Amino acid sequence: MSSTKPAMRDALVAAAFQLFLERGYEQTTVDDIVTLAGVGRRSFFRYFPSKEDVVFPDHERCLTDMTAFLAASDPGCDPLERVCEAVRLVLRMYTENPTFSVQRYRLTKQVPGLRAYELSVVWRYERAFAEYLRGRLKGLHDGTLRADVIAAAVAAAHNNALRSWLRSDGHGDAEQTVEHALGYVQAAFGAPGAPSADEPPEDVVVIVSRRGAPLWRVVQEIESTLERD
Amino acid sequence: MSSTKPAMRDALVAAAFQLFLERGYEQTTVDDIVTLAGVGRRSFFRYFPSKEDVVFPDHERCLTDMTAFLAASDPGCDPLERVCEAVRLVLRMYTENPTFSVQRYRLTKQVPGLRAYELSVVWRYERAFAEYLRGRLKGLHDGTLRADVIAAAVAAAHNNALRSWLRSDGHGDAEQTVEHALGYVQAAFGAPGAPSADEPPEDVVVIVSRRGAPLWRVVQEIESTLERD
DNA sequence: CACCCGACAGCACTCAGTTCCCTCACAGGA
DNA sequence: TCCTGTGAGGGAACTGAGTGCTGTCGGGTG
Repeated sequence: MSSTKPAMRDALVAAAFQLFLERGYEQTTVDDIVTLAGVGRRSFFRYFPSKEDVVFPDHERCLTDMTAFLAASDPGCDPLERVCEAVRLVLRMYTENPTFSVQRYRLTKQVPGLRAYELSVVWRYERAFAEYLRGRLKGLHDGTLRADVIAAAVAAAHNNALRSWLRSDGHGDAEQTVEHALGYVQAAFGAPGAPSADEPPEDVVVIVSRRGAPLWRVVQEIESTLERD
Repeated sequence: MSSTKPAMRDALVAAAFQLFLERGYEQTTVDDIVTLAGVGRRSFFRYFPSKEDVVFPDHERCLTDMTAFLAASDPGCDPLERVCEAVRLVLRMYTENPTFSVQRYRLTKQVPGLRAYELSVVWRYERAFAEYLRGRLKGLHDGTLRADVIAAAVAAAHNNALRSWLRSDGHGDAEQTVEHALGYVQAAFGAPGAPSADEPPEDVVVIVSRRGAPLWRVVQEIESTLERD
C-alpha cells in the first residue's frame, strides 16, 4: 500500500546509524546526517518529526499493526491471551533485525534522551493493551484497574525478556524467553474477562484451608498446587 | 539541610505556572518566565535543567526520599508491602497540594512533551521499586522477572488510582482509592519474597479439582473462594 | 502546450540550552 | 582599611533542533 519507495528514508536511517555508532548520538547533528546522505536538511524532517525518531524507524508501523490486530480480535477469545499474542507481534519486529536491535539497544542504554523517547513508545504499546483490555473487561468489578495493571504487567514481562535477549547480543532464544515471562503473568492473573456462563462451575472445585496463615502463604501454596498439573 | 532559601526557585515556579495556565505551555518561552519573575535567563537554568523540570519541581526530592525509604527497610519485612508503603509516600506528595497537582495534571494531559517527561519520572519510581524487589527476591526462581512485573503492576495501580483522583479535581478520597488498587495487586501477587521456613506448611491446605476446565476458570474460582474470608 | 502537484533544496527564523565572562555582595584576614 | 576569595546572579553570544516559506525540478493530465 503505502510501502512504495522510501529509498530516501532508508538512506537517512543508514547514514544516521553509521554516524551514531562511530561518534555517538549527541555528537552527531542533523546536518551531519543529511550531508552524509547527500540530501537537504529539510528532507530529514519530512521523514522524521525529530532527530530521535530516526532511531526508531519501524515503531510507528508496528504500533498501528498492533492496534489493528487487537481491534480485529474475536470477541469471545481470552483477552489476556490475545494481548500476549500482540506482544509476540512486537517481539517479532525486534527479532527480525537482531543486529539492528542490538545496536539500537546499546545506543538507548547510554543516551538519556533516547531512553525517554523509548519510554514514550513503550507507553503507547501499553496504552493499546490497556484500551483493548478495558473494552473486554468493561462492566466487571474494577474493570479499568485490572486492565491497566494487567497491561503494565504484560509490558514489563515483555521488556524484561527482551532486554535479557538484547544483552545477549541477539544470541539466545527470544521467543522462549518471552514465552516464559508471559507464562508468569498469565499465572498471576487468571483470565479475568472470559465469560463464565459457558462452562458450568462444577468443572472446578477449590478448597482452601488456612489456619492463621497469611495470605501470601496461601497464594504460594496455590501456586505450587497448580504447578503439579 | 539544603532547604535554606529557595525563594528564587519558588518565584520561578509561580511565574511559570501563571503563564502556563493563562496562555499554555508551548506558547510560553523561558524568556517570558524570567521577565515575569524579574530575574535573568541564566538563573532559570541554574535551578531547572530544562523547561520541563519547572513543571515537576518536587519529584527529584520525592525520588531521593523514596529510594532512601526503601534502602532503610527492615530486611525481614514483606517486600511487596514495603513497596506499597513507598507508593503511599509518593501519593502524599500529590495530595499535599491538591490544586497544584490538578493544574499540573491538566497541563501534562494536553502537552505531549510534558507527558513524555512525566513518563520518565514514573519510570524512575518504577525502577526504584524494581531494584528494591530484585534485591529482596534475589535467588528466587525468576527473581528479576517477578521484581520487574510486580514493580510495574504496583506503579500501574497507583497511577490508575491517582489519575481517577486527579480527574475528580482533588475531591474524592485518594488514600482509599489507592489502597483499593494496591489491594488488587497484593491479591494477584501473594508475597513472593517472604521466607517460608517460619510458618509450617501445615497451616495451608489447598485442594484444586479441575475437570477439563481452563486455567483461567480455576483462578477465577480460587479468587472467589479467597474472597469469602 | 499549459497546468498542476508532489518531492526536494535552501534560507531564515524561533527557541531551548550552554559557555563564557562580568558584577556585586559579603566574608575573613592582614 | 584594604585586599581577596567566593558564590549567587546578570547577560551577551553561540550551538543546534525544529518550523515556515519560497523556489525549483520532473512527471503526469487536461
